[in-house]
Amino acid sequence: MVTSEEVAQLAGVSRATVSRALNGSTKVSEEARKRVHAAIAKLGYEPDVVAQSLVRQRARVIAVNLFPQGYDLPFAHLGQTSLYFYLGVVENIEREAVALGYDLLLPSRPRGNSPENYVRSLQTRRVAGVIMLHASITHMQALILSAFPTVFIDWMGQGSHATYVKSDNVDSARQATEHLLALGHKRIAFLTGSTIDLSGLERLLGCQQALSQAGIAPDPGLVRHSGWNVDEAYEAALVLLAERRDFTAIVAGSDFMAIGILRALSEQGLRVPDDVSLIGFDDIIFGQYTTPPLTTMRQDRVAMGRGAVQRLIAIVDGTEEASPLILPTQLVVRKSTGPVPRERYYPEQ
Amino acid sequence: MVTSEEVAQLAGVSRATVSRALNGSTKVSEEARKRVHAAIAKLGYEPDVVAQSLVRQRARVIAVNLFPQGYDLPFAHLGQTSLYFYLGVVENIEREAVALGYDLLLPSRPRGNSPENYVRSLQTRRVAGVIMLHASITHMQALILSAFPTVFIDWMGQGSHATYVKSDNVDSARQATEHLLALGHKRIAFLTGSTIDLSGLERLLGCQQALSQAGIAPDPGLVRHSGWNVDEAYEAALVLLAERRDFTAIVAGSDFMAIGILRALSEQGLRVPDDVSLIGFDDIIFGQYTTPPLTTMRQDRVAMGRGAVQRLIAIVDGTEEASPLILPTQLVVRKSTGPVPRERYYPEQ
DNA sequence: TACAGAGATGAACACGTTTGCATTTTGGTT
DNA sequence: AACCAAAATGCAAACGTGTTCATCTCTGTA
Repeated sequence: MVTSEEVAQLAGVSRATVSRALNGSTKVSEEARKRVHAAIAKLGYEPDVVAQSLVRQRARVIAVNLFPQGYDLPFAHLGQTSLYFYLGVVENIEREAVALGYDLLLPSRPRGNSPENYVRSLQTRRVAGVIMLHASITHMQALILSAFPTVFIDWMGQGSHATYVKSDNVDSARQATEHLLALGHKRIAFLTGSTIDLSGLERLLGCQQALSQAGIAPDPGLVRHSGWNVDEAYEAALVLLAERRDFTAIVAGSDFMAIGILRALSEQGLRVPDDVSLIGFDDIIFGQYTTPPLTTMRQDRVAMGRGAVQRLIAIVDGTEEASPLILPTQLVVRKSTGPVPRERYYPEQ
Repeated sequence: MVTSEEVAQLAGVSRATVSRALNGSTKVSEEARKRVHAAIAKLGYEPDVVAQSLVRQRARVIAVNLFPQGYDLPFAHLGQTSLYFYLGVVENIEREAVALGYDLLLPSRPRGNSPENYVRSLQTRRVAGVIMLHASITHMQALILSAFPTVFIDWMGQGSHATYVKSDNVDSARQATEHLLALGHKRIAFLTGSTIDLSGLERLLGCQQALSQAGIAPDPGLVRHSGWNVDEAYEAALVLLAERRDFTAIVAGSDFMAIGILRALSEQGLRVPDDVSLIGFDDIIFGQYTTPPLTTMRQDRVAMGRGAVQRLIAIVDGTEEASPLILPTQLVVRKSTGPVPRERYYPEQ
C-alpha cells in the first residue's frame, strides 16, 4: 500500500501539500499540483479511506437495512415479499450513492437488537446516515430522538435530521379504483395486508375515496385484511368467494397478493378478466408473466432510491431542509382488468 | 461520543488497560477488568470501529458485489434475472456475517471500472475480503493475481487467497434429466442461457451424461442457447416449436427461462405436463406460483451463503486451507413434470 | 530480609490522513 | 532597494484505537 508520504517525497513536497492538492482546491500552486498528480499517477496512489473517515469523523458510507432488523418484529412478515420490491429500490439507491461517491453498508445487527444499540452501532461506524426500508416504531423513535440522519421509506418518520420518501398510496389506490370504475365496475372488493401497515391503510382510503366520489357506498363486507404474502391472500380470496359476494373486481394490496388471488380465482373456475377484474400494486417483475399478465400501479423505484439518497446527503451536508418526498404512481394496464361482465356472476360451489 | 479515555478515567486505569480488558483476555487483573466493565456499562461506551480498522489495518467488513460491476460487461444480462436468485444467497451471507461480527459492504464502483481500480478500491477500504457474485474474467484474474481474499460464487476461480462456492451443476442436471427419464421421456430438449456461462455449460453436460447413460444419443437439434431471461427463452421455445421437433420434455437452464418457455407452450396450445414436461433450476419463489407450479432443482442458498462467508473468513484468518465448496442440489417435484404422453405430439401451426 | 520472577500496568508510538498555525516565498508597489 | 500583502508551504497536532516496551507491584523462596 502506497501512502501519501511516498507521494510527497517523490513530488518533493510535504504530505500537507499532497492532501491539499487532492481535496482543498485552494492554496496550492499550479506547479506543485502538477508534480503531485504526476507522482500519484506514477505510484498508483489512492488515499486510505479508513484514515480519512477517522480524521473527518465521518465515513462516506450510507447504511441501508435491506434485510429486516429481526425476525421477531411485528412487521417481520413484510420481509418475505416486500424484499423483492425493495431490491429494486436498493438497486437505485446504489446507483445514486455510487454517483455521489458513497459506499453502501449493510450493518451487522448488534446483539440484543435494541433500538439504542442499533443507533449506537451506526454512530461507532461513523456512517453518514441511514436509509430505513424496514423500520419498527421503536427504531424509528430512537433514530429521530438521536437526531441521526435518516430517510425512511414507506413510513412517515420526521425529525430535525429525518425525513421520508414514499409513494402517494392514497392517490395510487384512487387511480386504480377509477380505472375499474371507468370499465363499469361498481362492486369492487379490496384485499390488503395487515392493518398496522401504513401502505395498506392508505390504499384502502384511496379506494374508498374513489368509490364515494362515484357515489358508491363502501361495503365493509368487501374489505379484507390478510397477510401481505401470496398464501394468505389466496386464503382470503377463497373465503370471499365462498361468501358469494357479488363483486366484479378486486383491488389487491400488492402484486404478490394479486398472485395469490389470481390462483384462488382460477381454481374456482373464474376467468380473469372476463368474470373478475384484478389490479395490484408495485409492478414486480413477475407480474408480467402471470396468466393473464397483471394490471398494476407501478411504484417509481428509480425516483424512490435516488430521491432517498439525495435527501439523505442534503441532511448530512445541511445544505437544505429535509422535506418529505411523495411520489406519483403510474397505472400499467395489462390483461387482468377488463370491462364489467354483462351478467352478474356468482361462483359455483 | 464517549471515548476509551473517559472510560479509563472513570475506572481509574489507563487507556491501555481498557483496551486489554476488551480485546486481549490476557494480562489484566480481575479487579481492573471489573472496574473497566462497570465504567463501560455506565457510560455506554462502544469502541470506534473506524479507529479500530485503522490501527488493525483491517476492517471487519466483507464486500459483496450484489449488483454487477458494470452494465457494459459481457455478463450484464445475467444481472437482470440472476439477481433474484442471488438475493437469497446474499440474505444468508448477511446472516452468517452478522453471526461472525462482520458488516457487509456494497462498494462504490470506481471510475473507469477497471479491474485494477476495483481491487485497489477494496484495499483502500481495508475490507477483509470480497464475495464475488458477478465476476468478469478480468476481475477474477485481477483479484487472484493481487492475492486479495476472495470467494467466487458460481465461477471456478482459485488462487492462494481465493476459492469458490457453487452448486454441482453437472449432477444437478443429471438428476433433472433422470427424473424425466424415469417418467418415460426419451426426446428431451435443453434450453439454456449464454454458452459463455459456466452454469449453463455444466448443466448441458449433466443432461447429456444422463442421456448417454440411458443409451440415448444426444440430438444437437434439441439444444438451444438463448439469454437467461424470460423473453429470450420464450422466443427460443417458439422457434423450437415451429421446427416441429418431437420432444416430450424440456430442461430449462433456469426457472426464469422456464417461465418464458411455459408461456410459449401455453400460447401454442400445449398443456404442461400433459403434452410436454418442463423442469427448471434454482427454485426461485415465483416458481411456486406459475400454472402449473414448476418442478425444479433447488440450489441450497443457505449453504451457499454461509459457506462463502465461512471460507472467506478462513482465508482471512489463515486458519485453514481454502478449498472449494461444491453443493448438492435437490429435486423439487411440483406439477410441471409428468409421465410421457402416449401419442407423440406435434404442435399445430 | 533480600531477591528473583511473574504478572499487571502505563507511557509512548503507530496507523494514514486532514487542517490550524506559523513560516517562507512570491510579486508588486513605493 | 525596501517593504508589504498575499499566496504557498511545512510543521505538528489532532482523530481513537491497539500494542510494544519499560516500569512497577506483588508473591514466594532462599
